[in-house]
Amino acid sequence: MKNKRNRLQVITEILRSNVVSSQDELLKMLSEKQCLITQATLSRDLKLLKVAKTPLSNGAYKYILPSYNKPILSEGTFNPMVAHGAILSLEFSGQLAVVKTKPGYASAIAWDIDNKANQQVLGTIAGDDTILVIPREGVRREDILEMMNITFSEKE
Amino acid sequence: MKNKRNRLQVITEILRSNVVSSQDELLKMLSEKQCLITQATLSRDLKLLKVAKTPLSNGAYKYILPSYNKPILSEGTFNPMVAHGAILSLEFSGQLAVVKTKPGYASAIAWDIDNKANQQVLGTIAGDDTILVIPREGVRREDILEMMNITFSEKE
DNA sequence: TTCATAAATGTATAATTATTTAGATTTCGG
DNA sequence: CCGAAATCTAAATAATTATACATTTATGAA
Repeated sequence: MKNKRNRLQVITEILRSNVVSSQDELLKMLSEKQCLITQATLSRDLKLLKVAKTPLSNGAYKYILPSYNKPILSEGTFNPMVAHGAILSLEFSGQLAVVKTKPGYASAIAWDIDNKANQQVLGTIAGDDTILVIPREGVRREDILEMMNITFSEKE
Repeated sequence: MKNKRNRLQVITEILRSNVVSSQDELLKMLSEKQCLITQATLSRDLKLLKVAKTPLSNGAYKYILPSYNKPILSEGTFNPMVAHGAILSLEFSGQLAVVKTKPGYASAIAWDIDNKANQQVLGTIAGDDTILVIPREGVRREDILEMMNITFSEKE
C-alpha cells in the first residue's frame, strides 16, 4: 500500500467492519491487505484518526472510529439537507459555532449534528433558522468544519 | 473512600468535569478526594465503567465516559424530573454547561434550574432536549454539579 | 458462629501503546 | 536540477495500561 492517505482509508474500513482489540491485531489485518507498517506508525495513524479504545461488555476492548466518520446513508445517496441547500452558513465566535439554515430547518439539522458528532459536540440548541453548537473542550474549529463537511456532504 | 460504588461515582464525576489524560493523573485526583487505590484497580474500574481513551485534536488523550452512563441522579430520588429519568447527562465545555434531557423536557427542567440555582446560574436556554446553562462568573464546575445533584435528587 | 464461596484489591509483571530519535523520502521554490 | 523544509517512517525505548496471581474482605447458608 503506497501512501499514507490510502493507508488511513484502509484502517478506517477495517475498523468499520471488524472488532479490533489491539494494534497488533490490526497490524496483522493490515499486512493481509499489503499494508506493511510498524506499530509505531499505526499508533500515530490511530491518533490522527481519533480512534478511541473502549471496553466492551464481553470483557474485550475495541477500537472505534469517531461517529462522524461512519456513513450516514448508504452509498450513492445524497443528503437531503444539503441537496436543498438548507445549510446557509457556519461561523464561530469564541468556543461556539452558529449554523444558519433556511427557516424551519434548524431542528432537523441540529438533530443530525447531535447524533453524528457526539465526539466533537456537547450539544446543540436550535431555534427556527439558527443552531447554536457547543463543541467539546479541545475540539478546534477545523474539527467542527471537518465534521460538518463529512456529515453533510453529498457523496460517500 | 469506603466502597466500590462510591468510588465509581467519584471517578464518574471527575471524568465528567475534567480532561484526564492518563490513569496516573486520575489516580492523583482520586487521592485528593481520599480515594486511595492502585492503578490496577483503577484500570478495572475504568473497564467496568466502559470509559474510552480517545485522542483529542490538541494532541493529548482524554478518558471519556460512555454517553449512556451519564445520568447524574442518585438512586431513590423523589424528584419527578429525575424519577422519570428525564435528565440524561450533564457535561461541560469551557465556561458552559450542557444538560441533555429526554425530548420535550428541556424547558421544564431549565425552569427549575433557573429558579433554584439563581446563585450559581446566570441563565439557561432550552431547546427541546438540550439546555445550555450559563454559570455566573467564579462558579466552578463542581458547584454546578453539586447544585444539580441537590436540586434534582432531594426529597421534596 | 463457622465454613464455603464469591468479590475486591494489591503486587508484580506482562502486554500494549506512545513517543523520541534519527534517518529516509518527498515537495517545492528557485 | 539543487537544496531547504516538510513529511513520513522504523527502531528503540519510554510510558502506560491490563492482567495473573496471591491475599484479603465481604456474603451467606447451615
